[in-house]
Amino acid sequence: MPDVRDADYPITLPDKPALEGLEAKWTARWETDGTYRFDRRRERTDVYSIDTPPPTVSGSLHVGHVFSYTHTDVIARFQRMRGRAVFYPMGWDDNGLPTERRVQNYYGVRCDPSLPYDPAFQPPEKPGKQAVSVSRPNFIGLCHRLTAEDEKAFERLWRHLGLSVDWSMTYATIDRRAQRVSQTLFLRLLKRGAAYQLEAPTLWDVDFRTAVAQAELEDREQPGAFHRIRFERPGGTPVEIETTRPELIPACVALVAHPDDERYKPLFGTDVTTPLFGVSVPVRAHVLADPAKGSGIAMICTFGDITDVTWWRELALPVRAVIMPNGALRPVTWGTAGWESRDAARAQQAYDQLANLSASKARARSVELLRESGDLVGEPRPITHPVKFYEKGDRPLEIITSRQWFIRTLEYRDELIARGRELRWHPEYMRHRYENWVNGLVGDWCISRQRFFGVPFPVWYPLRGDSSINYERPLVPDESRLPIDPSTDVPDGYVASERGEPDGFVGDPDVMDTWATSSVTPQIAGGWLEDGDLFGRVFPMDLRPQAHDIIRTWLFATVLRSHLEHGSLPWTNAGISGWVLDPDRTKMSKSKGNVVTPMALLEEHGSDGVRYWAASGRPGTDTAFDPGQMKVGRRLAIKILNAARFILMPFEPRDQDAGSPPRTRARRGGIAEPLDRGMLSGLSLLVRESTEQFEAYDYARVLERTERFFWSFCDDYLELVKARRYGDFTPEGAASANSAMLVALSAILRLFAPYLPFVTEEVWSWWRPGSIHRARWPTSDEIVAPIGGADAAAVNVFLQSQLALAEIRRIKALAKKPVKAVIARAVLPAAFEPLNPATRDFQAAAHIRELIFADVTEPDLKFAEEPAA
RNA sequence: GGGCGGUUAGCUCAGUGGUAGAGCACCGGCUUUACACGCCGGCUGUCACAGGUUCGAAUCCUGUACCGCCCA
Repeated sequence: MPDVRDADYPITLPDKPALEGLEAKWTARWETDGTYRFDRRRERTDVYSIDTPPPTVSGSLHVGHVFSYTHTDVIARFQRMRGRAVFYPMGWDDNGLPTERRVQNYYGVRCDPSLPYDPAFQPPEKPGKQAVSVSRPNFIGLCHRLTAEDEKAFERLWRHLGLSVDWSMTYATIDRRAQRVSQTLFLRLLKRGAAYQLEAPTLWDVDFRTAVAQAELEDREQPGAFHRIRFERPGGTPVEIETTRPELIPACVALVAHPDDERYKPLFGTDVTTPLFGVSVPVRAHVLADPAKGSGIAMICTFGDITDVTWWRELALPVRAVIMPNGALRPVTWGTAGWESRDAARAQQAYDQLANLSASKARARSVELLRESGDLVGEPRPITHPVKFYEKGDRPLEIITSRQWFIRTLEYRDELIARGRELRWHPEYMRHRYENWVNGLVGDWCISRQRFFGVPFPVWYPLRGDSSINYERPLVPDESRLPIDPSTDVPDGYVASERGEPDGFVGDPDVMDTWATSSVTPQIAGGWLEDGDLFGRVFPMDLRPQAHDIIRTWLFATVLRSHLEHGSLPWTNAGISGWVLDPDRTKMSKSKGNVVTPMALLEEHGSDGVRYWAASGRPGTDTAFDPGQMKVGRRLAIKILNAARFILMPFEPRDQDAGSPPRTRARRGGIAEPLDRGMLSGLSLLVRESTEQFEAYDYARVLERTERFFWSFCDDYLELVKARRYGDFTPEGAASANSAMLVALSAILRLFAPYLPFVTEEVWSWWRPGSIHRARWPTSDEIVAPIGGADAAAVNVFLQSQLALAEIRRIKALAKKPVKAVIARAVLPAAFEPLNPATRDFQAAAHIRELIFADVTEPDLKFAEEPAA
């Protein structure tokens, strides 16, 4: 730790300081010096640990990454300077659909799990028109190969941006370590009954052919139509229902109306007949039926939407499912069990025209059939309505009954709300997003995904003698065997040749939802299981930084997993970043074509300039993409270079003969001059407030205040003391200014260091040993120690000098006089008289020969004769 | 429909009870030996709207409008 008052360290100034090349110079140096290495010898109380968001490298690099990761880095740097050992690893979240899709497109391949592994497989040079089928292990190999490349691009960007990550602690959510952690945590949940599997109606994406969790849904407004359809009622008038999905009539198991609906009360308990298929279904009552919607009576299908699932469950209705996992209607033999019809031949004739069609094609055909049969009342009425989609999907979700793993969440609702209240949110109001979500949960968390590039479930199932799967008795490995892949590894007590044979076994074919693995990043990064010592020093972590759109997914799931396994929060603070908005106030996204390449941005404005813009975005606040602010940041960095050069420059009195040798560097000495004392007292206050605000995660405010101070420091303080500092007056006066400026420069550089790591490190290296990023955060006491404590009187001297100088400047500007125009005699309002102790500095800066205070309202300046041209 | 946030200068935004601010943009001036990637100055406002509390409200309360996000 360098001693700030150490005056002996040699000063080396460049001739012409510049920002160019600082990123390359210092990123290399920080790596060599291990500047950001985590010191794992430190105790938990001295550690600040960060659960860094692992980016999905297959996603595009965009300016939103630069924005939010800068916020984290600013906090990390502050905490490091406060003396904490900062645990700041980077991770990669490569598993899941985005990578699979990118690999498919990049190499032109498609995963076919039925194919055997081909050790000699090489992907085509260029993706062909027809996708090449590859085995699952080959496909996963390609996923690893491509993500390794993508990770390098991310790392280059992060380093260039100046993230103070410890690159020796990088992790991934798909490597062996992560698989071991994920699988162990899963098996422990299973053992306690907190994980279970169930054959149940599940939201299903027909293109990806995978189950989807509630958290991955989004509603999209879609065009549709209400179809009014007639159901025959034996011995009565027909009942008319309205539906947007007439293709599901063959899946209809009941009609439902509100129990208080007088129109339908007489029908409850009676049967009606479905059109086309002649199926007898009951009319039932349920409060979720909306009397105001359509005709007030609806058909229940298995399953058209999630309300159907509720009705099916609560009314104990049978299953008559027609949608297959690929989204098409499955072939059905009418007249067999479960498909009874009053006219099986007619039902079959109608249904054969729908079988194997997609839902939307079957709908169109159904409308034609209903029209021909006369069961369509009027014409379909076009509407726009919200339809549930998988957030990454292109077709509406279906509900498919399938076997999936779930983690219990509903029964922990109250405990999860309590955890959310225990967590410190920045900003505080983001807590509501979490509570909203937890209170709105309608089911347990489905974590099975029918995908390939993910963490497999460490589970096999025994096969019965007839080769049917016995799901009741899953085979699990001992924890010591983890990680395992049930598609290649063999359960204890079996041999490989028994796979798929009668009385043998099969592996669970699915992988875990990506949130199920990324929700354990604190455990993966912190070395849970393999490095208990490390884990004990970093967990529960201090900070989870993330954006607000994934509170319901990543944040929620991480809290849940930590609660279930550790009985604690995973971290004490959640720092929520906003989004980057384009000038039209919309979120920047690839599809809108408004994404800027981050590296080009960093090269154009400099990393410090871009970081300045990013750090001015307050926690939780969406921020406009603003190159203007990056330019401002760049100018600030340049100003720091130049001001520092001025402060550190050797100097000589301005009246010295041109021929005489320059004096040596100024002595340092007691800081007795009031302007110097006033400036330092003000800086001391700034440091105290900045520290408090930074501790409260209000980094944007600290930057704003520091910048304001620095600009005034340059424009007013440096100008006011320039003459004295050059040595125009006394050596003692010069030494006072010199000492004060050095104290100020040291503190100002450290205040800026978290935001502008490159320029501050550069300047620090001119005159201080070691890295500024391992220097101590300044304290208010340290600033005023050389003047024996804050000097309130001197603060006022400085303030009045600034105000008076502004007055003189204003008058000169209005009179179109040069700034250095000499004033022979100045009469100033008596209000400025407190500047008196600094009269000499003030007169020199304002170029005033004679200064008088009087009872006047406006300054009266008498300019000296202009020297003849 | 519920929740949350926002609405302040042309633009981007600070400002949680005491005379409305900053930067950018714009206009004018300045060869000033740290910096022309600079410096000095000027112009710019029904603090969304309507009530209320208060000696005093951009700020606190109530309501309204509009924008955005989250959820249903």
